[in-house]
Amino acid sequence: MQISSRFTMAIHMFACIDTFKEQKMTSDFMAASIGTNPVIIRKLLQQLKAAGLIEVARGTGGVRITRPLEDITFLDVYRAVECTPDNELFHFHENPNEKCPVGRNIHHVLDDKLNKVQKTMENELAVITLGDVKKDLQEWVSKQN
Amino acid sequence: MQISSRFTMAIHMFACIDTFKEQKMTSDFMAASIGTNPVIIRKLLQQLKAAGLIEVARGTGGVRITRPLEDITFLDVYRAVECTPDNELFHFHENPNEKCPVGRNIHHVLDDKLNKVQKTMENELAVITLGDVKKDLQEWVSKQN
DNA sequence: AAAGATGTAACTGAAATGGTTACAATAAAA
DNA sequence: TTTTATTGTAACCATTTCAGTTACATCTTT
Repeated sequence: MQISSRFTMAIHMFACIDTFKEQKMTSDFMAASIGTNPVIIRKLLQQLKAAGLIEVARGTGGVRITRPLEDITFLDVYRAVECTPDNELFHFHENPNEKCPVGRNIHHVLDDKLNKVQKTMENELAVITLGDVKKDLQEWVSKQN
Repeated sequence: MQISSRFTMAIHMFACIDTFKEQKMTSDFMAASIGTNPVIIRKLLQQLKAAGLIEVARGTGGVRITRPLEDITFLDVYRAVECTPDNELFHFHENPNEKCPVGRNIHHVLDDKLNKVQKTMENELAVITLGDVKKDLQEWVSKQN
């Protein structure tokens, strides 16, 4: 299965908040930019808030990013919005037969290998920051003027 | 979302085929070891066959692995059984607003970053082989005797 | 109060997952 | 040649997740 579009939507949200920081950022505005429903945005706002990445002004509207963009990694965003059980990337089949020498040991054998793959991916997510997105986005936008 | 358990089931299947290679390996046997239904196994067999990793004897039963285990990587198995659209790990939201400077450029900005993460994960999957699984499995089994 | 937001519950349709039954097709053995 | 064991596959099913939608209570400022 694919990693859900919540992840790219969340990054898009940060890009909006930062790019249009002189104006009040609302769920309606972001929904229009992303091409989805404002309620989807509000749910994502809640997840990002729960992760401590943003603050949301209730009633009045508006979003504040709590850290410099360079200090928010893709992994931070990924963890905030992608909620896999036990943070496990791989879903292990749950009923291997304990009476079979293979079934009894397959978990031991695979666990560290799969964890290593997941760790590698997370490390890669951790070196990319929203600052990189901001920088590249500015380049693309200036190219269009 | 998680990577489906088809992946760990498929690796478990290879481990069975190799471990019990003196006997004829059937979908019933593997289903019992994995703790699932024989039809699930047969569907996986078809996927692994389509990927050229095994040959299945129709009618009589029995599976032959077409290459040395050291030459079959986790990436081979992953690609065989995990069928994401366009082989894309990340699902990008599909309707960013072209009239918005962020919506118009977010794809450009994110695509290579996400591809890099995916590539990193695939490279890691590619360095682990079924030979590694065989070796570690034998260690665990011998420890239990 | 009125206006404009967020927060959230409740629901929907679509897709994927993992499982199950049933049965035709096949190959080998009796 | 019949029987037996097996694969190949279609047709379902329940559950879960995803993304979207409506509706409305709540909150803050005007």
